[in-house]
Amino acid sequence: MHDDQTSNASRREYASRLNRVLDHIDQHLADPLELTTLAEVAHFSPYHFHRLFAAWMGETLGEYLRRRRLEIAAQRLAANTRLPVLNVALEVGFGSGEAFARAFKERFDCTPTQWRTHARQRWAQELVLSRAQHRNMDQAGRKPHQANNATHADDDGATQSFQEITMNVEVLTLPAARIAYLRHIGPYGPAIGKFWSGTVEPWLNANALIGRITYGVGHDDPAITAPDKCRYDAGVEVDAGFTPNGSANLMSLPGGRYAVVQFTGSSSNISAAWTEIFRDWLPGSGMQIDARPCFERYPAQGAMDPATGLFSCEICVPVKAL
DNA sequence: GTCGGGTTCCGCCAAG
DNA sequence: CGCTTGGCGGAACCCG
Repeated sequence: MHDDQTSNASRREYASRLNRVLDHIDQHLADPLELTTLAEVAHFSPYHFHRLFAAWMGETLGEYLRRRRLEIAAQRLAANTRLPVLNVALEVGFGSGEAFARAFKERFDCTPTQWRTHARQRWAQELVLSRAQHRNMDQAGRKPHQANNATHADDDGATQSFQEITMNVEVLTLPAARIAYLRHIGPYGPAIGKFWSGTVEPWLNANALIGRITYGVGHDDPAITAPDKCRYDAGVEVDAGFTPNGSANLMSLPGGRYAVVQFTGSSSNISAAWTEIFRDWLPGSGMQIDARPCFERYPAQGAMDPATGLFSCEICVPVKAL
């Protein structure tokens, strides 16, 4: 039906414009993001924009802004223990430390400094789980990249150093990448694979973008953000003249220094690799995360083995010196 | 798409 | 001294 076609087209158009706003918010988090200016970014009137945003996101613009600021703050508090709480508050857009402390406790049921100690306790618990997963993967015949560093005899040594498991991490300077992306909002995990095969691959085919380097950009920390609100972008490198259609958007992955890990495995155990980097490698690396997004980089000829579900990619974490 | 009223929440002052 | 909590005026937000 013609109505369905125009309806779907307008829905994709709305998605594109609202996703641009989400990108703009994350890139200007420290600025005073007002309803009227964000409405201009989306090319909607303030009234219409507010209603559309609430219907699309399941939360009002004000609620989203506050949630985003608090989640980024929680991430930075745990990642950089030495940074004063007030600095974190100002960096994510709060005008005062008092307002930040109140909003933080309302959201996380603890004070910002308590969150730091809780985060360390969470990591200690996850360390036990991660070792169990390592044993399972090794038993399944996965090629151990650093098997000599983790002997199976002292698995229950909870007081061991976080450096016990060392990863093959390289710090590289990557060029900026211009990508077109489709966005998925929902839980990380199996749904991402279906998103690629059911939505992204047909879109790549339709736009003659097969055989290029692709990216998976996870904008949220699933340990902090509610699963149904986690954003994931499936992106592909495009030329300067490419103009996206439908719900696709353009985004520039910033260049600069990244911690890069070669990963081979399935979608079910790639999340363990991510937490391994943040928990085991990053604290002792002399580096810290900065505001750029984390992503997975898939080679142009990369293909997932349909039988085993195994694939290869590079896990890239933006870092800067402490 | 505009307007207004009730409410929430921010930012400043003060204290623990 | 840095962080957190409580009180309070006013601005921004939400929604009919």
